[in-house]
Amino acid sequence: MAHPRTPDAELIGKIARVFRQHGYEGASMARLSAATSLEKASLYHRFPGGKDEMVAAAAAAGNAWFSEHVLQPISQPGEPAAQIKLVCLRLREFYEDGKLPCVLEALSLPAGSEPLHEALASSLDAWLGAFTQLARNSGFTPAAARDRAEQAIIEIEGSLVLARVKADTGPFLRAIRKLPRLLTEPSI
Amino acid sequence: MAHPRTPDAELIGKIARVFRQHGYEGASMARLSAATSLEKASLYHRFPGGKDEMVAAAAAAGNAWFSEHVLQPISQPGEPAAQIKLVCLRLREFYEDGKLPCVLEALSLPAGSEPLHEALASSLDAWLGAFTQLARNSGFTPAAARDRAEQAIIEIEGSLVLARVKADTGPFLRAIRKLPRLLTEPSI
DNA sequence: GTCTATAGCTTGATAGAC
DNA sequence: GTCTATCAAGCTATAGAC
Repeated sequence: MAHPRTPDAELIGKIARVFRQHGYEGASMARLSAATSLEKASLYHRFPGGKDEMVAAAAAAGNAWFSEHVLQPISQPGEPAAQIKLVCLRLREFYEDGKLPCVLEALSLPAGSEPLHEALASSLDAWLGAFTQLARNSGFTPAAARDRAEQAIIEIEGSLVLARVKADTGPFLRAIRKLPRLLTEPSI
Repeated sequence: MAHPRTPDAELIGKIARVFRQHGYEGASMARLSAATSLEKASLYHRFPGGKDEMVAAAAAAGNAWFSEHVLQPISQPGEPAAQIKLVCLRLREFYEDGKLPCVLEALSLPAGSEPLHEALASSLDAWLGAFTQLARNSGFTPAAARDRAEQAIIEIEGSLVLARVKADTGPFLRAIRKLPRLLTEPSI
């Protein structure tokens, strides 16, 4: 197949935000139209596959941003202590200090298609792998590094839920502040 | 009586499960009708307020079950070590070993009404308070107990998200296994 | 109290003008 | 590429028979 036409990044960003905030079923064409300032027919022109193609693009864009700005710095050689600081900064950016739900969470309710759920699981695996690598570089054993990575992601996801229910970003910001110790200090 | 009335508790239980699995917008009347084996008109007879009344009843029922079976045992005088074991059992029951999302999470996306979100926040507060009390009874200082309680709930909520995305209950079951140390052993 | 039937609106998606 | 106009299907909710 030929290269699919490169979609507009800004457009997909706006679409992705609607899916993150409202989930798959809550992201109606009316909301997507309002958020993008494009009529529904125009959205279908850009995404002939409809909502399924839009949510796939949103998930892919979220994964791309996350991979580039959060995970890729970890995969470079460097000081773990410096790397984790950058990761914390980028996570606060990605989640807007805890005000924005995680793509993985918002789209993992049973509404989405099977390929979407596979994409989410694959993104999570990449995240786990990168955090594991960072922990290993900090001196953890392979098994301990895997545990720390999972623990870190659990705390991020859980704190986002608490922050949303309480309408208070505190839990998320505290979870981020704990990350360096969790992932790079074997002596806890 | 050709069609005996389904007991309220059983009916609400079935409704609550739909809301937990699909969220507010995904819990359509068609799904609620199928899950309860009641026609839509019958559901409106029982809940004249429509979906809003149903979701309120579901949240209240979830909160009632949780308060009675998880939180109330903690509020009794007793050995923390024994109490936390019961709590773990009841949590595995409530979340069906990690296969069922948390009510707080599923209903906290911006679809619901304001009273619903207040009810969810209030349920979370009660949960935090009960876990804090348990930690205090185990010898934690008030501040440390509060931290442990929040940490415990973060790990439960986060592990549920991971379990759902990975389609693997492992993260949740491990989080539950860690709970006794987290909440009742100040010497970690 | 539950049902069938239906109203009225919103949804996802399409056709065709410009 | 975006728009207006429209469709069929789905949605929440109601009316009225039994």
